[in-house]
Amino acid sequence: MALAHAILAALVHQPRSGYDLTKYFERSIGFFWNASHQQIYRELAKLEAQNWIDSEAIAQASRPDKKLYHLTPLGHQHLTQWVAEPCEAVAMKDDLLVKVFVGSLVSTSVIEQELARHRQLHSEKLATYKTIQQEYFQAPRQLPEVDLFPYLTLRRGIRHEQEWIDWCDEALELLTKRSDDKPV
Amino acid sequence: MALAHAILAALVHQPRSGYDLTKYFERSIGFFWNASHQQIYRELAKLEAQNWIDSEAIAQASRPDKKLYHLTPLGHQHLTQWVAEPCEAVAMKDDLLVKVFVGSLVSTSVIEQELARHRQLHSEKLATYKTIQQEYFQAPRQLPEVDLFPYLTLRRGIRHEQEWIDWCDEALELLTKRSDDKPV
DNA sequence: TCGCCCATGTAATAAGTTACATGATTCG
DNA sequence: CGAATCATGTAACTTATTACATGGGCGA
Repeated sequence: MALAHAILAALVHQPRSGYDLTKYFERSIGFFWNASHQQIYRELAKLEAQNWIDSEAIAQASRPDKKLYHLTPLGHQHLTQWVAEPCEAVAMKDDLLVKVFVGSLVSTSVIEQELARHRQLHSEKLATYKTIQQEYFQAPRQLPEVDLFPYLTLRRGIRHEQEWIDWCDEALELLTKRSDDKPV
Repeated sequence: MALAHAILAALVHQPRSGYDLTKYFERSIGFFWNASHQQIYRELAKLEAQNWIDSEAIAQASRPDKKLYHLTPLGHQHLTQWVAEPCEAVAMKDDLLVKVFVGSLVSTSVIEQELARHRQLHSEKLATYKTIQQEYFQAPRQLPEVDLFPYLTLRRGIRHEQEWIDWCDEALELLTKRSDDKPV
């Protein structure tokens, strides 16, 4: 159900094609709910069958035709209802932490390298988010409500990536101190 | 594949039954990789078929018999290999953020209440983690390597919950300021 | 001319959730 | 006497991932 709602959410302010949605799920909403194009097309078919969205065929010259999907009043209603429902806190699910948990199985340097690599990945993501923040959200207190909510999700992304980086630093420091004590 | 490896990781230092594993996935490893008992039993059957684990029937008086699963040398080898492999950063996937993203569809107080509730959930989890930290990991720099790695995962849990709380506070502050400006 | 962008899908497999199913013991 | 704990599973269903499939236009 959750992907369905994420798609409806992506259609609230404008119609989009499957392709557009796929792109949108690589930025924006995709920062906290990702989906592949295969999933999206399948879900769009279901949503249309339920009449939560409808589609409009757009013929294009020098490009494949596309189907623009719109939220129907029914879809809008279901989405609104869902937003108002309480939800559970999601559990973390992270490969890297499982690996770190049994990190003693391999040489410490293997874990150190992996932590350094992830630190890099997260700082790149952080940089992306900060760029978006500077470009679109300069004065958060003056934002109209419609934009304030997406801003909050961006803030969560920024905090999340920062938290990752800080943890990697803490972990690397502890591991490095240790390998200094007992050199290989 | 990931659940399989999480189970192998849970069996590294001691054999466990399906039931034990289920409990273990409610604490410890479960803090960053959760699984239901149904999933666990299914996966155990697969792992045993592959000879990555083997089982020993334990007859018990006044309790149902149980099967204790041990990691085989083959399983140990596969786990070690997997730990040494690099992995991708996992994407966030969070219902609440989708809801916040389109929070303008509902009354601000609905979102505020939900944020307050989640703040509460996360501070409870944080308290749990901090208790574990105090009980088992008082002097991290003196920890033997085998315990240092689990300690690092606990630190991640603590930072993660703290980050959640901080974000909830930031979001609530911004929303509250706003609803003060324009009372309903 | 090679690869990327646009554009949409199907099929097979893997993973996860929900519901169903059983049954003894122990504690309040 | 009822609820929780111990203990193990099957079945149905929903979601997600990976691989396969097609094909024109456009820029380097």
